[in-house]
Amino acid sequence: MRELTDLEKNRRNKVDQLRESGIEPYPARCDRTHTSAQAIAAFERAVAVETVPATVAGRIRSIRLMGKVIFAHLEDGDGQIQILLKLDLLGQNILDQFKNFYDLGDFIQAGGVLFRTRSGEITLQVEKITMLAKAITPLPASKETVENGERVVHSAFDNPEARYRQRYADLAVNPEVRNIFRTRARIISAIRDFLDGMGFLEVETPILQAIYGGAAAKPFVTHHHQLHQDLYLRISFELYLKRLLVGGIERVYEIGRDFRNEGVSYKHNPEFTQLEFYMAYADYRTIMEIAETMISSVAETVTGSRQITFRGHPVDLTPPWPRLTLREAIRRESGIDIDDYPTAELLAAAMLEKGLAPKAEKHRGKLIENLLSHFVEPNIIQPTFLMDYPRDISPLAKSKTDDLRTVERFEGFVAGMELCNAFSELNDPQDQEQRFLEMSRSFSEEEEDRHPTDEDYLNAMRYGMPPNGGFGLGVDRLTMLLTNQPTIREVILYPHLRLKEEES
RNA sequence: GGCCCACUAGCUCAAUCGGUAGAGCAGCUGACUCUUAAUCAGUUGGUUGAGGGUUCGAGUCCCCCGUGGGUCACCA
Repeated sequence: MRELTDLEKNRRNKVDQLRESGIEPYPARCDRTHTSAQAIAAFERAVAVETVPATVAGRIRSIRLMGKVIFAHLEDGDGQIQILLKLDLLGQNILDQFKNFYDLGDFIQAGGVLFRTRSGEITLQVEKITMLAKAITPLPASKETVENGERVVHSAFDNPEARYRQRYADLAVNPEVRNIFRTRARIISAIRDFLDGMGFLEVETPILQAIYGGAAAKPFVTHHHQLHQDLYLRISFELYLKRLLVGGIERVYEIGRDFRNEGVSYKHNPEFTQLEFYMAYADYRTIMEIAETMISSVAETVTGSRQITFRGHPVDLTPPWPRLTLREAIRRESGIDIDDYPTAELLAAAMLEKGLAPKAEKHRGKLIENLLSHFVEPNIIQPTFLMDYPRDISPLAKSKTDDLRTVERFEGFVAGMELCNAFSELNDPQDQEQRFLEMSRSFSEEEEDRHPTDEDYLNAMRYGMPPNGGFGLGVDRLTMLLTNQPTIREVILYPHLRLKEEES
C-alpha cells in the first residue's frame, strides 16, 4: 500500500472530521433533479417568468473564494454548471464548512434556484449543499479557460504513461478523451446498424480455442486445469464464422476481441477489436463495394461527413475507392514488377538492390508482403483497395481462375494503415486441405510459426459451404482514423502496458 | 529484440561549464458579496525513476537496471 501524500492525508482527515460532525461524506443516496445541461436548458426555457429550482450533482472542478461569496463549477456527464454560495443566504457556518471541507474533485450535490450572473452565465444559487463523495487524491491539476472561443488547457495532465496507467484520472480531467470513447461506441453502433440493416446475424464464437487459425499470428496460450488441456486465445474469428455458413446462416458477423502475441506499435495492441463478416453468394468484388459503403457511411454517421482530416491530411472516404492490383501498386512505388521475379531468390535479389534486406529463407509471398509494407502502405493516404494477393500468404482465399498463384483478395488502406482485409473465401475442401498442407510444410523449420491444421474445419467444408465473401476490419484503427488519433493507445481504454516494478 | 529520446514537487515545466534544486498551478494562512486560469499578500512542499561509479562537489559525466515515447526489425 502506497503511503498517502500530505495533500491526501489532509483530505482524509477532512473525511474523519465530517463524520465527527455528523455528516456522512459518502452517502448512499442523492436527489439530483437536473443534469448540468438540463438545468441550463430549463432556465432558458423559463424566460425569467418564474424561478427555476434545480438540484444538480457533480464533481467540483473549480472554486473561487470571494470572501462572502463563493463561485464554483460542477462537472457532470453533460458538462459543467456554475454554482454560487452566498453568505446572506446560507449563513457563516455553511460557508465555512464549504471552505474547510470541500475540495476540487469532490462529488457534491447542490440545490437552489437558477439565475443569470451579471456576466451572463446561467448559475445555480445554492440553498442546500451536500457532500456526495469526498475525494482523497487530488485530480491531476489542470485548469482551462476559453480564449477567443478556443479551449485552452493549462498544466494539462498529458504524460502518456500516467494517462494510460491511470485512465480514470485521464478521463476525469480530459474531456476530449471521454469524447474519443463516445465516438468509438458510436462507430461500433453504426457498424451494427449497417450490417443488421443488410440482414446479417450477429453471433459470438469461442475466444478460447483448442486450435487457433484464420490469421498469420502467434497466439497467447493458456491452460484449462480440469481438462488438462492447453487452449489458445483466438487470433481471428474466421474459421468459426465460416462454419456457420455451412449451417445455413447466410450472412453473419461478429465484433469482438482478437489476441495476437506480437510486437506492439502505434497500430498494434496485443488485444484489439475486430469486425468480421461473411456473406454467402458474394465474392470479393461485392465485398469491396460493401466495405467502402459501410466505412464511408459510418464516418458520415459519426463525424457528419465523408471527408475527414487525419493528422493534417484531408481524407475523402466517399466511394468508390480507387482499385489497384497489388502488383501494380508495388511496381509504381518500388519499380519492381513482381511478375518479373518468379522465385523467392530472384525477388530477394531485386529487393536487395532497392536497399531492402530480405531474409533469405522467406518465401515469395512474404517478400511481396515486405514490399507492400515498406514501399506502398506508408504512401497510401487516400482510401485505396489493393487487390489480388499471392496465394502462398492467403491460405483461406480462392485462387483467381486465370492465375492460380494469385487469389481473389483485397486489403483497404487509408492514412498509411491497413484498415481491412477480405477475400472470396475458399470453399473447396480438397483445395483447402492442400493449402493447409503447404502451410505446415513451408513453416516446418520454424516451429513457432507453424499453425495446426483444423481438421474439423475441413469436415465442415466437406458438407458443402456456399460460395462467399469474407471481410475483416480493425475497429481500433477505424476509430483512430475517425477520431484523428495518432496511436492505437489513444482509442483503447486500457492499452497494454508493461507491469511497473513495485517499490516495497 | 536493436538504436535514439525522456523520467526533477500532486500536475506542467525550469535549473548556464559539474558548484546552495526553482517557477506556475494545486495545497496551507489571511483579505475580498458577480467571479470564471478570479485577484492580492504570505507560506509549506524534493531520496531529481532505482542502484552503483568518477569527483572536494553530480539533476548534470560514466556503468547498469526499470518504465514510457519514437523508430527499425519481427508479425505462415
